[in-house]
Amino acid sequence: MVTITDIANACGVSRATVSKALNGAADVSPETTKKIRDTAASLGYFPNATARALKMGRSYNIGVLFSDATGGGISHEYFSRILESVKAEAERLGYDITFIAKDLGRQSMDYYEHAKYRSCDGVVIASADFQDPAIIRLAASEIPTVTLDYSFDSRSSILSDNVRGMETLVRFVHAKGHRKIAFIHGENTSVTQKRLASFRKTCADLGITVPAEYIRPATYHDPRSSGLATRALLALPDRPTCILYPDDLSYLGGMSELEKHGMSIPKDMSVAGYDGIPLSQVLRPRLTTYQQGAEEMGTEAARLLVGQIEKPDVWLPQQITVEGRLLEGSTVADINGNG
Amino acid sequence: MVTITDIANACGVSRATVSKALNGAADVSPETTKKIRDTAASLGYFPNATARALKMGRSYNIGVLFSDATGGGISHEYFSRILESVKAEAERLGYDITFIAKDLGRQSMDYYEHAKYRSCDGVVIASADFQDPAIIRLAASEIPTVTLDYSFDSRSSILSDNVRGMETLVRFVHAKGHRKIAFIHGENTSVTQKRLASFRKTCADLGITVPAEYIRPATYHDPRSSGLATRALLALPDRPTCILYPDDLSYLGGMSELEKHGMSIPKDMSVAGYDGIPLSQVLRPRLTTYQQGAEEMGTEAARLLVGQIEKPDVWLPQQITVEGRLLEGSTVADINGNG
DNA sequence: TTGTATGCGTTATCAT
DNA sequence: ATGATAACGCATACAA
Repeated sequence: MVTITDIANACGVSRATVSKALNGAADVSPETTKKIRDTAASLGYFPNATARALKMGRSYNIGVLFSDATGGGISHEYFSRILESVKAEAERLGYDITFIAKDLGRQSMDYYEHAKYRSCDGVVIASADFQDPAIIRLAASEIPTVTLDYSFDSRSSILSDNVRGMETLVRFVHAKGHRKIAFIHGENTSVTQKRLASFRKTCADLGITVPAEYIRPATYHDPRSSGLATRALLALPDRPTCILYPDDLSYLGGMSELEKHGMSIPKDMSVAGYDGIPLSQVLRPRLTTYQQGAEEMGTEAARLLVGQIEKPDVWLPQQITVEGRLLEGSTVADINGNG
Repeated sequence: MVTITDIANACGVSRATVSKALNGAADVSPETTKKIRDTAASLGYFPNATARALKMGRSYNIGVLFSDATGGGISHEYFSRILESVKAEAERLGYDITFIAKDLGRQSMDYYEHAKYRSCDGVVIASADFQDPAIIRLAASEIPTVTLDYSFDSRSSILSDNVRGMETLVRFVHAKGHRKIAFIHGENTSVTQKRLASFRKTCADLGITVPAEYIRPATYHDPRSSGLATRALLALPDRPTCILYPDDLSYLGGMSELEKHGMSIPKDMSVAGYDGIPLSQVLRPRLTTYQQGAEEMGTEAARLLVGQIEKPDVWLPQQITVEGRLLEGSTVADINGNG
């Protein structure tokens, strides 16, 4: 490994001068600077991030936290898109990314300890159980954090606009003439609560009364559980005309259940998803769904975190809401004529 | 931050003793060891990975390389499953994961430089253009590497068994009575070459002659291009009875194309995919496909890399082939009766 | 059994 | 404009 000492020897100057020249200090003559930089390049010198981090107390490394336990694993489309965009933006800003986990090897450590252990300059909490004391400890620590889809007090967060997303969907379905709208929702999280509240409020605003049995619980990203919920809805004496699913993947469970009943989409039942994953748009009929702005969320998360890291004095906690957009698809029938 | 110096002061011993006690050295009395460990715990001490890495020349950090440019991005099911399992196994072994990229901030560096910059103990090359000089440089360097789905000379690699996978599929289809089998393949990579070779060989072994026009190029993970290839196959005077797709996602493009032609699967056309992503098994009819052992590949990659890092003296380059399994599905019709 | 001294590669302070 | 020196936190060879 070539170090500044090697360059110093090659140029016949001190290590201090090399360091300064490389970092563009003003108090080094242009000639020596050039000479030093040239030999650094010719020697193939690269700084050692480890040594630099130790000295400066800044690692240019940000932690990313995915708690697989909550089903928000990396391999879900929505989260992997976020990860990809966080990574891209962080790298653009000169930061590397390290995963933060519980329990590294035989060391048992919590998230905060792990982040400190790796000297992370900040952490993006991408998916987690926000009731977990370990998450709360991290978010309450001196380490800059940005959370996604959840807000801690006095901390920055990026929020997918679940309220508007659900409202948009309901209004779209309503405009197509539907008045009997069912909603299969995911497990109880703050995201679910927002969607549920928005569903209820929008329906109320539109003058729709929603029977309790039209609202059914299921599990995110689990086609099977949504399939069962669908079956229950179909068993009702007064069936809905449209079913909203917790997410696009869950819709697939509903889809096959509907097919089992010999029902065709959207002729016999209208449906809509949530997420707008690529798959939803290659299905036929193309799924009506709300596409969350995952890329933008990741980008903003990285940007916000780095801002806080680099300018802590002027930093203020921010909640950024990222809007998505409706993908109209063709799974919602227009029943205005025969309403 | 609490350091060994704090513990040393608290215990009235030297930092060296603390370091030894914490690392379980034999030459420190049980009592002092206990005392030191207790106060370390009560003070909330955690080692500083940065300082340790600088001192020991070991970072306990492994790089993971995904080159998004080649379409092998993190957000593809197959790769995100690999990433997830590499991460899990690495963490189990006490290693953290950092992404390796080209160009960090305004620094332009190649993969090798990036890995050195972060003092990675090793790198898992998960998806990349293996012709890229930067990749070749990394794989030829002194840094331990493990590649996935590609083998460099004298380096370890984990290979999905593409030869067997394709053979299994073809034999399955053949057993169902099909003799006119078309293959839509992905862009030209070593994986594609293996599948193509295996397709040709298996067909030859089974006494099937494959017309040149039954083999069509497309792009991995791109339903549109496979849709076009499907259309071309349907335009042939002598249509195949079964189409093999480059991957499950690509099948969706074929699926909608077949539907456009009013053809039903598998009555009018049999099909099979490759990958075995969860989606393929919630589709109706359930897709016949070959599931690659992504989790096992990731796990083995991490294990192999750490083995090489920790026991370089007894290390030998290894090629581990991970078998997948056939998911039978029901998209291949049995046409033995009316053959 | 414990402590002292040194260095990993870098940056920063203060002399010169 | 340049250099000597110290320090970041830790581990280790060696001295006591």
